Amino acid sequence: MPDERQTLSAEDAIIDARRAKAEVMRARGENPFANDTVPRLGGHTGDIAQVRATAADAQDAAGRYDESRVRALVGDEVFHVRGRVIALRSTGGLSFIRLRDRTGEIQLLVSEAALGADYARLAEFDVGDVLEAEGELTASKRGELSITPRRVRLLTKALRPLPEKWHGLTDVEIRYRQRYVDLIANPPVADVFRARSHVVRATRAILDEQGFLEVETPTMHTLIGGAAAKPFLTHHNALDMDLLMRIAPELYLKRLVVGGLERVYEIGRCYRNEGISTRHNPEFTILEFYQAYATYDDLIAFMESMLQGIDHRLAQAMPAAHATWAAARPFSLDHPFAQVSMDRAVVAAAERTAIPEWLSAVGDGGGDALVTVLKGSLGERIKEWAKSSPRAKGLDWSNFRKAFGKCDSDGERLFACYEYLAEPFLVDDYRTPDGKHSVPVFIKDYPIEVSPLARRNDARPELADRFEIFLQGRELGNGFSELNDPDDQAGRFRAQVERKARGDEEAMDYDADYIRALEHGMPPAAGFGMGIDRLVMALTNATSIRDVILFPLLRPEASPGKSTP
RNA sequence: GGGCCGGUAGCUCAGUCGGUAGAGCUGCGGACUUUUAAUCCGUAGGUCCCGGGUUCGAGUCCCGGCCGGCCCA
Repeated sequence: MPDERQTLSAEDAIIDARRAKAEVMRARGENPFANDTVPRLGGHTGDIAQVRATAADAQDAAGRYDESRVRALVGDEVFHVRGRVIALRSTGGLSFIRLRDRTGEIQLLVSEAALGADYARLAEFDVGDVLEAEGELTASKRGELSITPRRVRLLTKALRPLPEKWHGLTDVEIRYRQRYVDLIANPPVADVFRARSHVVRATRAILDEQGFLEVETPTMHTLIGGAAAKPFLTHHNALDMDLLMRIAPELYLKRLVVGGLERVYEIGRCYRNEGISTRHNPEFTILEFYQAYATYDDLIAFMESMLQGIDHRLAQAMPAAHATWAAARPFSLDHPFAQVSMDRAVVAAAERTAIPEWLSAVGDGGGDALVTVLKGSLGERIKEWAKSSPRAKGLDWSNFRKAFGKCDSDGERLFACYEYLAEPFLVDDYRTPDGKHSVPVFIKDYPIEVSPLARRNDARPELADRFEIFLQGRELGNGFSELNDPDDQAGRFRAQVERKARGDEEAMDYDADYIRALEHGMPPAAGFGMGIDRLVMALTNATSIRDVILFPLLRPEASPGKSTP
């Protein structure tokens, strides 16, 4: 039967043609999906970067190589490399193949003279194929370091074509759904994920050096706690039991502090059943660590040095890529980080709005006095207040009013003031001395009502010994001295349960076992949690969390792939 | 959840007022022993996201849906 398909799409035609090439190879007794890749001419197998390093001294100031210098340096040494074809050009009896492995790229300068009859096999190679090649090093006339293979062999036939060479792949949907193509077509993408690995490695190294123990705690929970978020629900069949995917590891890690492990950390996945945005993926990676006998002030100092340390280690691991990222950063990690209490941040923000009544209120009584003024007249005065200054005009008054109105306590009201009056302007208000970069800001001393797991301040019981760190205006992490009074904690859980009963889907459950653990005595401790994804975003200038997650959650596509054998 | 924008060849994109579906790259055939987005000659390739409507006629206008992006919540 002839092929009944009336029309063949361009893609199908390409796939068919490449399959046919694989069949030709099979007919010759060769395997188009081979894995017996070994040197046959006495060459030594190496990464492309190793091969390049061998000839590094034959390079001139402009980075060009000269054939005689290459020869003088490496002689007749034979090299064996493997990699993917990313460019393929022929000028007739001479062909140029650009090969890439995980360490770099090198050109194969393939001549009919060196390969003889096998030269015709080049017609079976396509961009995207994986090859092995074995031969001596040389330089092309244009000064490019090259291998002149006496043997070149296809290892893996790529049936599908790669995106075109000029523009590459830019369609973000294909980039996220087919990350394997994105990684091949867009080398900077691979750098971001290398950076992510280095960031995690540096984080581990810094904590390990301080005597922290890495642990793994359950990701399937029976109660929700440790953060304010909606959980995912799942089910265990054998136990016929609903389970919740964790929103935070916090309460398990603190149980370990009770158990005497004293310094523990976990880097792991958490799940929050919330909207998807450029800053939110339903699953994300969190770092949490807990240190006995430390206070939140100790952790503020530690986090400053830790973030600088992570960035320095990233710079050492990937100097070129890091230089590019660092040059484009709107923030600086190399200047002292700012520290300000939430109350002072609200006062400073109120002063900058230049609203006369706010000025006189915060002048006398700080943030509390501002809250009192707002309780009296926020609703009626917005129109007038908004005219006071450009900054006042730029405030999100309607949402501020809504959030403020929902608050049950002055502590929550102060927090609302912070969120709407101060937080949007952190990037403007806290900058390096030359004004060119924002600096990270620690906001300290949160109202107790919004901090259900943090220790109450000894001098001011309405406050918690808690901080959050903001990098370029975005929340990066959250830390506090831990609440270790079991009775206080039980009361805070009860308040959470009440909120849940009133419809707060993000409130925590009462965790009786955690209270029992605290009743055994948790040493004074402080802990910190940070989103790894957001840190990697900041360090690599990514604008979307999807750019630092290899396979971000997307709706399923209608029909993946169309090719059939 | 709301607003705005987008979906046309494998990829990157044009497509005017509603009137035969276009380009470049890629692919395929050919030439070429120093290319770098090679060049030159020839050539193929389409569910215009899906469904409905208006119309003599829809990639284009209208309605609904799907998928994605950005902003807001």
